[in-house]
Amino acid sequence: MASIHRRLEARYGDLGWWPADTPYAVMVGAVLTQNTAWRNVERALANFDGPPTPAVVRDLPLDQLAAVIRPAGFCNQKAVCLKTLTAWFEGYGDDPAAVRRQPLARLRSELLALRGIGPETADSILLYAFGRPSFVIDAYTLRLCRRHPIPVGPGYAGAQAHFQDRLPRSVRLYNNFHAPIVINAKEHCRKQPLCQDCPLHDSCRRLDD
DNA sequence: CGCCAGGGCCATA
DNA sequence: TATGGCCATGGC
Repeated sequence: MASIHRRLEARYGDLGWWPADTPYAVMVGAVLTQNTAWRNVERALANFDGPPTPAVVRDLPLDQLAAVIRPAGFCNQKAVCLKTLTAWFEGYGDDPAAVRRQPLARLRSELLALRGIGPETADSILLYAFGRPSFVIDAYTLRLCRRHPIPVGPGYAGAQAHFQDRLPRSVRLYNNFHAPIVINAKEHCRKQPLCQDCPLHDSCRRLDD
């Protein structure tokens, strides 16, 4: 596992990364990208006037909000989710610093209680919007674990525990571990893998999904 | 045309 | 607890 991280960093550099500006925009992007190509998320985000704000999302009628985010797919579900997520954020006065003051476990359970927010979206928001050490497990990470011998436990919790039990509890490290996995998955480790020039080439078992 | 994309919810057994 | 259908759209 450490070797995989080292090789990814050697190739892709020290990425501290999420393609959005404000913490709130990160939250919105985390919802919109659920089972959706990031390109379509960008189209949806472009339909806002600048980066999305809590006030805009709160004030838009539900059907109009769904129309705005339509390019991201699942727009009806995601519109409802954005409404509830925005209400949650407004409970902290739209203030990222106020959110960060809360214990991590409390924030995570609050997010998971919201309709449409599952473990991956919650952890993405915690890590990338609020800088909390919650390791993100996504389809890319699970594929990596399958194609290389990384024997993580079952389910989301098993995989997350595997990494969190073995890594220092560092936001920077979690960030720098997950981000290159995403880049590598898009460039090489797709469902139909493009193994040419992949930095993880030699330890990969090249299993299909 | 079919498959895929940084999930999550729900019904079923 | 584990699996499958469903949600919607755009790129290839």
